[in-house]
Amino acid sequence: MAVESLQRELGRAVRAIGADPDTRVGLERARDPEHGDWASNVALTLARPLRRKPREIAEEIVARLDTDAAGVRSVEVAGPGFINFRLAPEALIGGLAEIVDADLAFGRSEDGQGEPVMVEFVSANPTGPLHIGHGRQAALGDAIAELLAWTGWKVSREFYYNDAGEQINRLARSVAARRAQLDSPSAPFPEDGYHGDYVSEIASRFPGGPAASEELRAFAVSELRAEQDRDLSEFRVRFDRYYLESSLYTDGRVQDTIRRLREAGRVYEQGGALWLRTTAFGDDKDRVMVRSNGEPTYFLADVAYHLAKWERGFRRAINVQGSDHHGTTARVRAGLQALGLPRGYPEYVLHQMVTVLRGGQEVKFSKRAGDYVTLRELFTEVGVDVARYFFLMRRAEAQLVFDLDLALDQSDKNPVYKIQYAHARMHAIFRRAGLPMSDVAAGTVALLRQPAEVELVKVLRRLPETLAEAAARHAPHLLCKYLEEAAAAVNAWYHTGNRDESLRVLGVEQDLSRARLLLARAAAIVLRNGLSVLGITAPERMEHAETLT
RNA sequence: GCGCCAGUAGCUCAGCUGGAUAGAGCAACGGCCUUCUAAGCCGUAGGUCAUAGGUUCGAGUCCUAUCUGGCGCGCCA
Repeated sequence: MAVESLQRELGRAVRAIGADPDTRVGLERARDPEHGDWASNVALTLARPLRRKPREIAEEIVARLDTDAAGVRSVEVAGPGFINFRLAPEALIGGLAEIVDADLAFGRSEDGQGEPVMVEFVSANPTGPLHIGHGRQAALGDAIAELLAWTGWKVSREFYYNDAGEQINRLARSVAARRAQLDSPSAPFPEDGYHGDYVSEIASRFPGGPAASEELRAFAVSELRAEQDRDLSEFRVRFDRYYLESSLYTDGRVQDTIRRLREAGRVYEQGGALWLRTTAFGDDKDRVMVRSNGEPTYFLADVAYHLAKWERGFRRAINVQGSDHHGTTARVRAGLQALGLPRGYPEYVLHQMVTVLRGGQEVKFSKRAGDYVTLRELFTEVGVDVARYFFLMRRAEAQLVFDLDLALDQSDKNPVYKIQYAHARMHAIFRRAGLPMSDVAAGTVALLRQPAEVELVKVLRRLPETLAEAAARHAPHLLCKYLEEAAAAVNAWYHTGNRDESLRVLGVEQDLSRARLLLARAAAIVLRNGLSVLGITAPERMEHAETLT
């Protein structure tokens, strides 16, 4: 690739002027086209160690560059001492064949080298329908997992079921109370019970009698798990494994974790409880592992669970959780460090809350769940593609405002449709031409000289680096931004044909038409691959409301 | 009180390890339809980057303090 040879050549010139051989030679895409294609600030960073003026250093580096070797058309020193490079047009256009040859694999890389990584997400308690916060987490976790898969990691998606705690007892009491009310309506309902209509629904579906409390509890949990599974499945999120908290107790992992922490000498007794000295690893207070009544804490199970991840061979584990859990991250990591695991294990992606807006007003309630909006209600109204995209288009750490009015808009104002339309337009060209896309695998790309064409090629080639950065930073929103930019470039190119027929793909001289078809195919590949990473469909033809009715 | 996240255009938000005049979408304003689908396109306007200091050749980005919003600080999960 031209950029890598440019980087090497630049490094050679930097050493040639007597700079430290370890100097980091920055080379990045110029933000402003005025500054060429690539720019280096190396002369500025060398100014201090060399005690010389940046521009002088830049001039000297440029004088020693062999630009022919790097496919560079021109070099200039600009501003305070930047070195700007313009690539030869052939070097830019040459990337088109790469996209089409790779096709479904375009954008994939091998950074992960097939190493295993676990992404744990959703992990909702089986006590009610999934809400929009879970939706954000489902979309985020799935996209992060897919980004890692695209960058060469062997990814496992896991859901941790907190099926062992007090909240399950609460659920059981709530359903039992509703069941009793079927026989005598004045029967009491627990103060801390779950109030949503779904509790009554489960109670009325329960086939057993009023006294069967164990069966009722199991029934309620399995009903809610089944409902969550249906929601997630329709939201197009699948897991490789569901890990039950209860299994940590039955298979001895919890007891084993206590034993090992004791052996590590990080444990002490106080007030009849067993404590772990997490403050030794940066926590702000020590934590109870076993209560004075002999019951282990949730925290202990959490440590046991993450130890199990490590011992199952996952040297990387990423937990996607709501930011309301941020208090637990320090103590879980501390517990794991006490057992000899590395400091940053696991990695956390903590996302902020979601609010739903309709007509500028916040929507808070749901018919079934009572006090929150469910994921199902949301994706039923706006569609899975739109819901997933809206959950992903903001950084996880920022609060998310889900604008229903924009989500329901089916024009290009809605970023999801904008990208999908751009993709469908490329297919429309091929339909009009009567050609399958796969028939166009080569062309005289040197004929692509129009500004909109060159610009589009430049954008399309950035997919691999965008995926790599989004994966490294656990940040799917970077891919959303990129796809919107790519769609804008596709639309801009496509519409140049509106004003000037000589710029169209079809109806122009054959070699030129062929080259433009190749560009259209490359555009479709980039948009489709990018959307697939986000779990969003790339339709070849868009149907819209007016024509459906 | 302590901790985590955030504060950038009227609104919703980008801004990569500090780098060249701060970007996008929506809303606003002005143009463009016998189209490879105008469900659109082109253009214009709009910002003391919460505030005050500091580090630096250079700060939206790093440090300190303050203000505002969200979340968390249990022998709950």
